[in-house]
Amino acid sequence: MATIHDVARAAGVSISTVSYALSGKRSIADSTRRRVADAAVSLGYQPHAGARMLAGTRTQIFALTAPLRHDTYAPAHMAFVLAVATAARRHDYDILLLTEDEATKGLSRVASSRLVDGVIVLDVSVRDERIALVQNLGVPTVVIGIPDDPAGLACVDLDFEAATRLAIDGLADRGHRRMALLGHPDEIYERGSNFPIRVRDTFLSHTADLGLPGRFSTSETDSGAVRAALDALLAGDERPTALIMHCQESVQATVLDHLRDRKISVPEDMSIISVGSTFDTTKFSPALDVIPLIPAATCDAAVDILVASLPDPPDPRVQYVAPEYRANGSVAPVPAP
Amino acid sequence: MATIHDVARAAGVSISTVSYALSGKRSIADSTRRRVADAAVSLGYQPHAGARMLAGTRTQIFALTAPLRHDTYAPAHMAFVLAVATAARRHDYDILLLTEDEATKGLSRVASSRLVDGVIVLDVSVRDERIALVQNLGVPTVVIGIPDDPAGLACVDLDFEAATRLAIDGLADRGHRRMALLGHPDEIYERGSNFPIRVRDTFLSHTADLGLPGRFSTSETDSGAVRAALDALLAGDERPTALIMHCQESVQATVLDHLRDRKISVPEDMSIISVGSTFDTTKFSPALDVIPLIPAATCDAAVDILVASLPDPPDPRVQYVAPEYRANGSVAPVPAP
DNA sequence: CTGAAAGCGCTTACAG
DNA sequence: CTGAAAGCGCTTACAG
Repeated sequence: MATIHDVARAAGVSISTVSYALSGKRSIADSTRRRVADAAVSLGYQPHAGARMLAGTRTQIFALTAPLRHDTYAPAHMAFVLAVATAARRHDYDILLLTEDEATKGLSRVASSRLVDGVIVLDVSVRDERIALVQNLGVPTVVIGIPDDPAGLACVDLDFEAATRLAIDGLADRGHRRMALLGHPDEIYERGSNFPIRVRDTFLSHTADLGLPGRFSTSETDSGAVRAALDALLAGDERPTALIMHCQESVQATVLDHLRDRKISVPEDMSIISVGSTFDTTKFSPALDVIPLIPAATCDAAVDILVASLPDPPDPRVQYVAPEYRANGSVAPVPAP
Repeated sequence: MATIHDVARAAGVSISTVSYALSGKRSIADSTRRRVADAAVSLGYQPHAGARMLAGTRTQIFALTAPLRHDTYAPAHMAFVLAVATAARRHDYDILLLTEDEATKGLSRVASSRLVDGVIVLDVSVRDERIALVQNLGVPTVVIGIPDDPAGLACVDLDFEAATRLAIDGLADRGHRRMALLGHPDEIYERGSNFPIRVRDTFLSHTADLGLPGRFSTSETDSGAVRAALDALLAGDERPTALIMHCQESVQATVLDHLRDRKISVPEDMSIISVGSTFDTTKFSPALDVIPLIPAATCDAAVDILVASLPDPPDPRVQYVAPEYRANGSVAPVPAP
């Protein structure tokens, strides 16, 4: 393997000139820069990662702590992991993956051995031991999601509150007054990520603010439970004319199956908006209006904040990513009674 | 941050003694070892990762290349990524995650900058550009899955052939003669991982060897397609009495729903075995007999092979992980005509 | 059983 | 615009 000395010799310059020519950290004569670049390419020179870490101030590695809980929805989780890795690469950073059993021990290890320049915390839960840890370690950190107490932290997340209001307002504008929200399994609200709670609470408060009745139900993910939950949500005289769904893909598919079975047409009899979804709602039949959760949007913002602050920790802040409405034809004016 | 010099001073020894005491690479007096260990703990000493990489011969990092194709089944994929990380940690290795757009460029980068000691290739496809690359780079590599041409490679995978025969033989022993296999979507067979093909081909050849008719069908994953595929598989006079499923979780759930709708009882009217599944088939109703694909088993073997060979590439070989039958009550003797 | 020292391959003040 | 040199914090022959 070629070293910086080999490149220096080939280009006829000193190793410091090679270093500066390649990093651009001081001005170099064009002809020199070219010779160095040519020599580096023809020798297939790649700087030694360990030497850089030792001599320099950066490792170009971030740790990503992404615990898989038993109720984690794998496709969304994967999408976020990938989006973080992709965003990091744009800034020349690699991702070191820390798994659950390593959630704390691993964080200490990689931070204090200076293997990583920063930490990205994924899928933060309401009370998350990783938070106190990174604060103690003093390692620059950005959190994707918002814990109960975000004090002192840099957090990034979709503005689920705004997304929920956007859905409700859009339906209200079309004359809908009776809306329902179908959410995740109970367990998710009891001790999980906090965004389902934010959607639920915003749904209840914002419908109330508008003087509208708001029905909410959780649902387990199996098809029987979904059908039962939906039946309960639609029971009684004052049947909702609009449904907001914040739940996983298979549940939303089952809802559409069940509405079809019950001869409830979308959007003629029932308008539907899918909120905070990471999957493609145009593949459903019918395609659903959606206010998506876009992993790349959130993760790009998170990585940008982290990179910008290095080598210091980022300033504490909660950055909300603005929601975006995508109409796909599943919302219509409220049907005449 | 404490360095090795701080530990040496605190323990009243030289830095080489600290290094050896901590690594155990040469014999050290018990009392010295204890003093060094105490000093290291009380100072919170963690060796500098970059310094180790530069001075030593190992980085204690493996690259994991785990591309997410659009037909990747995320839960299984996640399970494998996690199993690799967990297995690596047992040998004091961390995992650097390489995503798809980095599948080749990233591999070259981390290998030639000597960031990683080895590479683990996940979800290898039939023809995979990553294979030629790692062979060229000369970086120690182990492949999870088996490409078309495994020559020169160390590969690890569940013995899907044996698993399929095990399923067929188990059914044949109970008197079943008409068996069907429900597989993945077509696309998977056309250009994907090779194990679905191995299951399909073994199913067809082994039933033929036994002189039994074997029906095979692919299926898309949406509920309508699954029901149609199943109906086709069960059509005609000679209805199969046993079904082997090698497809994703939601498809298997739909199959059970559909059999229930058609009043076909499991196992009384129809015996079922789930093959190569990564999910929990005891959660279905009824619970299904399964020959599971256990990510930990495969990944442990892969990491063991890689670690054992370092710093050299492992010897070329294809290591098959033996299948294991788990009875859960979904197989019964063939019903009387 | 232990120590003094070379050296891994870079980055970055310090000098000119 | 460029170079000589110190130094990052380890590991590991070399010596005793």
